[in-house]
Amino acid sequence: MSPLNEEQLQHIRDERKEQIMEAALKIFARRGIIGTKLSMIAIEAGISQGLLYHYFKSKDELFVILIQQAIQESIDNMKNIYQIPGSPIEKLKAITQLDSEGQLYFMLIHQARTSDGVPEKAKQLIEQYSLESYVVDILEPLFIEGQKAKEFAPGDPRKLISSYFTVITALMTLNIHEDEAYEMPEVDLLLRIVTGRP
Amino acid sequence: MSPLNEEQLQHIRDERKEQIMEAALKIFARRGIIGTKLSMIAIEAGISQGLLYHYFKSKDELFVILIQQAIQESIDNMKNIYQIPGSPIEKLKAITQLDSEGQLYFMLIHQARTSDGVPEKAKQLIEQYSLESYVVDILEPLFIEGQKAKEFAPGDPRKLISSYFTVITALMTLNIHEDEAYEMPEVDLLLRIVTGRP
Amino acid sequence: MSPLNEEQLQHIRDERKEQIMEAALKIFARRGIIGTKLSMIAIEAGISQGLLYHYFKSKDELFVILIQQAIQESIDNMKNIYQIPGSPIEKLKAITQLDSEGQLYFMLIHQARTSDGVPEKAKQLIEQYSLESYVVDILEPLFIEGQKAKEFAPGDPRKLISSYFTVITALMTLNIHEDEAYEMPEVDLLLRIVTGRP
Amino acid sequence: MSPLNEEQLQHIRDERKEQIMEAALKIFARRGIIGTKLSMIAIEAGISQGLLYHYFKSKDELFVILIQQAIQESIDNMKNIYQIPGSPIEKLKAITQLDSEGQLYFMLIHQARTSDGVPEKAKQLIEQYSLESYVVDILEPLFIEGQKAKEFAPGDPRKLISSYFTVITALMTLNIHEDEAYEMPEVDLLLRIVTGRP
DNA sequence: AATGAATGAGACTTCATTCAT
DNA sequence: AATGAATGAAGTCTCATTCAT
Repeated sequence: MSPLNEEQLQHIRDERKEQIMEAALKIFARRGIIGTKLSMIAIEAGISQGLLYHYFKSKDELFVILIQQAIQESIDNMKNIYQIPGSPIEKLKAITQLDSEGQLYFMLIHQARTSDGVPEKAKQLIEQYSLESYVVDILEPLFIEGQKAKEFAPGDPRKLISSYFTVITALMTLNIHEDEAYEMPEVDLLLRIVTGRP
Repeated sequence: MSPLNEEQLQHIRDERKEQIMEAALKIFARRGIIGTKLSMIAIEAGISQGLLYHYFKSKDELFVILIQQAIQESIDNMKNIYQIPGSPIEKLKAITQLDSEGQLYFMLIHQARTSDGVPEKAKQLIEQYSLESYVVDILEPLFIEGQKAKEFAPGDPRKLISSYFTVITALMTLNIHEDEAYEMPEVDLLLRIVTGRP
Repeated sequence: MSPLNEEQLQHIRDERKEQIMEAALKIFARRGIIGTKLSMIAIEAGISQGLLYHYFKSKDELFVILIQQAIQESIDNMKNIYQIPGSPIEKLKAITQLDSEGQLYFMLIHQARTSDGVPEKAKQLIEQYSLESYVVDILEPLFIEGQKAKEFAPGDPRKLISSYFTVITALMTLNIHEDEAYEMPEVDLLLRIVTGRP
Repeated sequence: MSPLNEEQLQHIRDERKEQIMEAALKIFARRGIIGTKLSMIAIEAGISQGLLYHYFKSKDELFVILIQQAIQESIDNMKNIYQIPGSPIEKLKAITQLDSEGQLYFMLIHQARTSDGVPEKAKQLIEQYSLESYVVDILEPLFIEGQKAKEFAPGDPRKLISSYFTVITALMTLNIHEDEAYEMPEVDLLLRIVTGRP
């Protein structure tokens, strides 16, 4: 019956919060904010609906926090590209193949961008984070390097980057539903957009 | 005895029905069936909510009818490819650029495939219509011809078709939201997937 | 193209009105005021819904008018008993077997008495017309005569009358639904209540 | 960890459910399924409309469950007749006088038999339970015994039973409305139908 | 007079959120 | 902290009534 000390309590709290956010991410990413019922999140997290409100003020707040995390993750992920060994093509190939958490984050952002009922706050956050301001800026040096090495096709590198990532984003959006009707193209096929070679 | 003759009435009914379906298509395509409230359709169509029920039995029925139309439209569109003049590349280019109604139909089908709350009937219809059974079958001769003429890259033509159309479909999904954050790739860039050349 | 004269018009109006009331009686009697949709009456009468409102201000008004007619009809019917030839038992037997219109009226009054959504006006009319004030008063002489002739069992004649007609009314209520689950008793069985003999 | 233990919760749930069913029975029996608004049940039960849906999936489900209960109760009640002490007449007298809950159940079944908007499931249940298959079968031995003892009038016992119970059922239907316009006959008067004696 | 399209209030139902324990 | 019962606002659907022709 010894009461837990402050530190232990905080630990439990953090764990619960993490547990809820993980569950919420999974479901929000697939179903969007409107299609997601709090009861689904509660079940997925293995807790009661009521408890959600001890940790998050509302469905909207929970969604916004996840968006923040998703954006941060995505930026970090993108920045890591220069740590990956190999040629520009190999670097690009690596970043094209996201891990499963990364895909969920990507999907969540897509949902927030394209669905209704998205909290204003989330929209603002996403507007700040855009291909233009992050991805393109970060990857421009890589593409210029690739073009110099004749690995990449010539042309405006910024436009090439945004075109390529638009395709990647779009495919992730489809992929998230694991719909067998769509044949996911292999990476090499996609890279043709950038390299201009089979 | 009748104040409006049958012909006039039929005209009003057809017009109203068309008007409702057009409004519904716009909104369903963007927001999905759950995200679409009947009040939205009513406002977009410029009528009262109640009137919707003179023309359609339910929200679900309206959705299903639109899906049927969308599928029919898409198949017809695809079949027309052989009427288009020019080389295989030019034919493919033409079909890649859908008109705006075509895009809405495409998007609607995507919504039905990936969202919740979709009527069982709609799911069945969509299952019958899939890339595999329609698009791939229809386009295979074109791709084989393109490969013979060395216009298209070598490899399994069926796989190439489905990969290419997965990309196209995915891009439409994004494009429908007219989100400026995404740079829509130009057709020539996308064709590189098929041709393997810049 | 000669316009109809006033008299002819009035004739058409009366006929239409009669037609509507007949249809309404049929349906109100079986389904009650709540269970009856105006569209049902319109279809049964073979006219449009809108036309109902040229002849009756509202569903409620139509119902009230029918109730008035039903009450009048019932009273008239009851008063006729003394015109029927034969002994008291034979007179009673005759009145127990209503014609089909009479049954509908009876049922309508029952509906009005026992259902909800009945217009206040209809309730008032019915309260005035009750077994006590009409049926019992009218039939008392007949029953006294019957008891004197030893055809009827002894006891308070007013109580005997109301008990007997409560049973008759109740049976009509059932009978109107033509439910095969219920075996309608033959008149002779029912008369035992009054005569006390098999 | 749970603030209320399972037993307490189950108690609350059972109580609430009972409370709702009791309220619903009262109102459905008098007003039928169409005439009953959920708001009425909610008010009668002293709860919110929304809570109804924690305990029952729909208005229809609630109705069907009550019908099941009503049928079960009625059958049980009928079977108990042989436990009642006394002569056949006394047994029949006892069963003729239902308690108030029994009357509500009877009325509910009547509503289901004669009204519109009754769920298909409820109709099926009722079809299985009919005078013929239950009441008549159960009571036949009693009536034969009564006829042998010269307590009951001669004639086909099955027909006598169904006639008698048609009258009883019809009277309950009226009685449920507690309409003072109808004088409820005393049991002895009704028994004349069976005994043929005053 | 007659029609049937059109409206809007009200009913059933869902679900985010609050509350008692 | 934790639960699940409880609430109420909002969405879908029905139908009496009105309106344009």
